[in-house]
Amino acid sequence: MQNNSQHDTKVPLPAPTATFASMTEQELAKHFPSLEKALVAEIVKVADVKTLAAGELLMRTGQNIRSALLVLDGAVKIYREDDQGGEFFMYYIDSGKACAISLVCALGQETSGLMAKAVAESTLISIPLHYVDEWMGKYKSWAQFAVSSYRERFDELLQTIDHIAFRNMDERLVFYLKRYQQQFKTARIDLSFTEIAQELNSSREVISRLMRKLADKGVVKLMGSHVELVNLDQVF
Amino acid sequence: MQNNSQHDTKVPLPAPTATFASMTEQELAKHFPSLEKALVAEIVKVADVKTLAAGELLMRTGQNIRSALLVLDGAVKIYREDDQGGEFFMYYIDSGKACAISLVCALGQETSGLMAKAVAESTLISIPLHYVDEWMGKYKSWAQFAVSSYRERFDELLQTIDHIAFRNMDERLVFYLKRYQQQFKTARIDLSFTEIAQELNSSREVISRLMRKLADKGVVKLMGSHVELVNLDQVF
DNA sequence: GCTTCACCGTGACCTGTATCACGAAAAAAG
DNA sequence: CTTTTTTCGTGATACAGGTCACGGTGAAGC
Repeated sequence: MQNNSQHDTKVPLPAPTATFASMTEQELAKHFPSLEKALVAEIVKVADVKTLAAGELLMRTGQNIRSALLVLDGAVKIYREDDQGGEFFMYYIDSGKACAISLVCALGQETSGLMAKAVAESTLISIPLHYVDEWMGKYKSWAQFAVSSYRERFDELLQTIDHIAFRNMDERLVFYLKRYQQQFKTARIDLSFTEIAQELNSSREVISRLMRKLADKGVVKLMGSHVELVNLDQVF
Repeated sequence: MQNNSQHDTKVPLPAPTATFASMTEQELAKHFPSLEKALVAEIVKVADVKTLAAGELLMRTGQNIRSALLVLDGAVKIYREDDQGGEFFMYYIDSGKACAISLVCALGQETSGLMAKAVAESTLISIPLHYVDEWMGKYKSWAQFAVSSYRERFDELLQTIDHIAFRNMDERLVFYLKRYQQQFKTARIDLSFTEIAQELNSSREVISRLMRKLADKGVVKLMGSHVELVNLDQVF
């Protein structure tokens, strides 16, 4: 295997191996500066901390949601899966952000149509449903946090829609690489073409050809074992 | 012109011609039964009522949002537009529902990336931004209403994504017709193929061919001046 | 009546992309 | 080192769907 330190763990069933730890108020406040002090204290009191290994699945389509999840550290990838196993990347949630679906499912106890997988080792805060609801009225900073989480996810979904509706594979690939670069703050892509193809619901061959076109234009460098991003902004 | 009583009004600039009226608490409570009495009273006090003609545009990409919008009567179509003028239908908002973006933009005063257009004569309730915020803490039924609005829109977006990502035009067309049927409670489609093609970001010719295939299977009847839906569920 | 205009139908064609079938190369496992 | 696995590159091919060109129809306006 050439690369992909993180995305290859194929977890067949709901990932069970979360470990629990504790957390301090300072730590929390650092990652979620917008939350008021009293709320932070309460979170520390009632929330669980879970640590996930890279590649671990933490939510799957149709699963019931029992708690709201905030990402303390690491990053989680949100994607869709169709009946034939085709994947479709939507967006990342990283430190200081929350899973909007879990926030909103809270009241209704509904199931989600999404998959979530840790893309790096990650620390999550799990908050029992009824607090999510209760805090909406009690803490203004919580309500604002929830609403702005929602808005951010919604916007990202909209962008995703724009791309699949209006753009071709080449543009979508560049967009995907840009997001990856932003997310992981690196110019080095350690994913196989096969994996990229999956995330874009395309095929390895297509990605291969497009990558070569990008390399010809000097946008990326194909290093065999990985891809080096040179200047993504020079196209589109 | 053959049909389309409602979708043809090409409004070149932000539609200005909203009329104002008043509303009663009973009326409001009928359309929004989940809202508590005190809240209904307050809405009546502070909200404007706007009436839109069919085809009138009420929000365009990039526009700032000044108030939250609830649909009292009629229906509003939410869609995306790309730079080349390609449209892309996302979902309808009808009586008793709210525009989630406007609810969530409230706090941040941000702009939206969406277009909204009345598809029938519609009555909207316009609520000044700061109440949206204030009521989140004050009225539990409001917070729940906002959150569930959000969730519903989110789910609809997800469905839309599924379709453009994983399905072909034929399935998407059927899905579009189904939504239309549900929305307008009619088995008669009064849209030109050109219009349908626009909403699906496709082309008239393709819709024409697919429609004939559907007619061959007995799913629809092409009546020349309109399309009759016979049994959409018999496919897919 | 004729003209115009919006819509529909259809065949020809092109393009993007998915798929198949290879073989080469590199990495991991033995 | 040898074998196995994984990845990559690439040509051939297939298909969905977008585009073009054209002609037909029915309604509205003159």
